Amino acid sequence: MLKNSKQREAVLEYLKGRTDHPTAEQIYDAVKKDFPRISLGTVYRNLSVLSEQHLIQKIVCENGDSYRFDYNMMPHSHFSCTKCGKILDFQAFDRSTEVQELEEKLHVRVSDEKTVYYGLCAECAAEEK
Amino acid sequence: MLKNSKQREAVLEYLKGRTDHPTAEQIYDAVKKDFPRISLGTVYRNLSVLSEQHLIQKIVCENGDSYRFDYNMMPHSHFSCTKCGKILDFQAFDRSTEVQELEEKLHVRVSDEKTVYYGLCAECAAEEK
DNA sequence: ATGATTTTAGGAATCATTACTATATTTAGG
DNA sequence: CCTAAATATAGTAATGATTCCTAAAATCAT
Repeated sequence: MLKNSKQREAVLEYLKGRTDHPTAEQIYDAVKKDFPRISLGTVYRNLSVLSEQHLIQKIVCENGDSYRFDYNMMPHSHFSCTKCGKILDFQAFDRSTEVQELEEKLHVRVSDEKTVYYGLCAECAAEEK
Repeated sequence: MLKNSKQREAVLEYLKGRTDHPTAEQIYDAVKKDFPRISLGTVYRNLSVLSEQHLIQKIVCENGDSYRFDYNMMPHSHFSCTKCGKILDFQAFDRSTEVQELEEKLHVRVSDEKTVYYGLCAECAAEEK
């Protein structure tokens, strides 16, 4: 049974106000302003709990070695800049036909899908001359 | 300038014979049979070099905390079983229209794409009764 | 062959995440 | 409103995948 916790609320509230998919460390630093004694472990545990509750999602990318967290649970995909590490949201096409084909061909049951595009964001592309 | 190395060759050859996307550790254990003194660092370095050369690719998933490596460089997607960790290849639909839309909408330049589906593989789904 | 360059083995270092534990907070039921 | 059982927390230690470092070995252009 899940009990209330101000810390968990603060983590969720912080994520709610962001679209830049912060890391656990960034969330920790931010929440510390209101909860100076909060520990990084608490942040991690709450991020896990919130993920299990499907209130947030964990994003994994190839560049950078930290998980990123996303309050946006609407189906969407991500673009990850290989230069600056920025992650952007993107509305991908419907995958249901693809899922159906995958399930039939490999006899699997699909419950989730994650697409990540890699490349240069507008700013970094401009810098490249 | 890249010099030849038996160790790098062995890593590549091992990967060539597999479709199960082994981890660096698994590759290390396998290659050790022919090169008993090879070090894990050497395996990691060569996996990086081979990735940079686009001879293999690095795969990242949410379950399990290790990278997986794939000799198959043909465009394809992956299915990752959330129970046993198995990764299967899958021929996804063409993404070029989606890429074009993404590039126009976000003003980015896309160079790579990775789709991972999550769920239960045939065996694990059967076990679930 | 030889010298410059790259690679290696082995081990130490890094760093994100998880585990542990004693204390504090939450909450259901009387 | 109490109280006791359950859950959460802070702080710190442990883990584990990956990277870094260095002296010695292998490769290769000339």
